[in-house]
Amino acid sequence: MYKMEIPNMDLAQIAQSGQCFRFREITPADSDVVKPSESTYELVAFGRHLTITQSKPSSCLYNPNHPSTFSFSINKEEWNNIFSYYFDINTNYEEIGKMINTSDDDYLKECYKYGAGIRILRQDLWEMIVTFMISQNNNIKRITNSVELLCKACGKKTINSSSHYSFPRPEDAPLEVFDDPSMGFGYRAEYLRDIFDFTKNNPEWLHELSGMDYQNAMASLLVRKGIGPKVANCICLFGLHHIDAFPVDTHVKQILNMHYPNGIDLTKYNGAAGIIQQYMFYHKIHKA
DNA sequence: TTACAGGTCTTGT
DNA sequence: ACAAGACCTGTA
Repeated sequence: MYKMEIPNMDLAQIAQSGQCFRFREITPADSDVVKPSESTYELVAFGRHLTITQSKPSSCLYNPNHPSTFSFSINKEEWNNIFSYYFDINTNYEEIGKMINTSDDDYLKECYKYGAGIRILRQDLWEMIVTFMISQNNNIKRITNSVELLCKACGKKTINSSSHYSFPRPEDAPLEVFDDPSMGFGYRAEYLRDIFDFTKNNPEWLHELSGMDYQNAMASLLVRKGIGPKVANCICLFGLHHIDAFPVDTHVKQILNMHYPNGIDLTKYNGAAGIIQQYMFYHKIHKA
């Protein structure tokens, strides 16, 4: 167990910001011991199952000036070596908040105030490629279900829990799994079969991608069948941490039409476009 | 019942 | 180059 205070971090906001599909709240079986000031989340990453307890209500009214305390089901070494990276601890989100709050964009200020606990996780590239291919023209519940089925069917047991499965590597998934309608992939199954097959036969591709800049990574992703501009931008943002990437989906399209009828100038946010997109997206999805 | 889900591909102009 | 239509399927 490792405990620490982290600014600009809220588990509920991260879990519901749409960047991850295996990060969810868990409610203890004994509901009598649930404290209203705590919330517990679980996730699987880097082959490990992790639970995290945040010592405050997972409220919408997150105040970055009062950081929460987090208890991780890992030791200090695992935090330092693995999960501090995953939670993007070296990015200064307070600085981005200052940039927003000193701008003249009142709408964006409102979004930041509402979702200041969002961080862009540094998730696994391959997992992002597959999950965001599944996400196209789909709903969260069904996406989550398909991802979990895929992990159970083809993933390996996590190194610290026999009841949780890591995300399957390209070589872990027999191509027949994409013929199984019960996986819920729908028409995306053939895209998934292609990308698993291609990546298994071109194992250097993922490593090459991770060495590319944003433009080249986009180009290398867009030639794969089933990856269009939106999914490619999500992969760049969430899988490669190119924070210049600005995925435009139906919601962001509506935001841009509503609040930026003359277009949005992303250059003034100085390499933080993707983070700003997350604040806007979360605000639109969850603000009543 | 019809429309919608964090889109993309194909086809027709 | 650009605009429709089609596309699996669970949910409301």
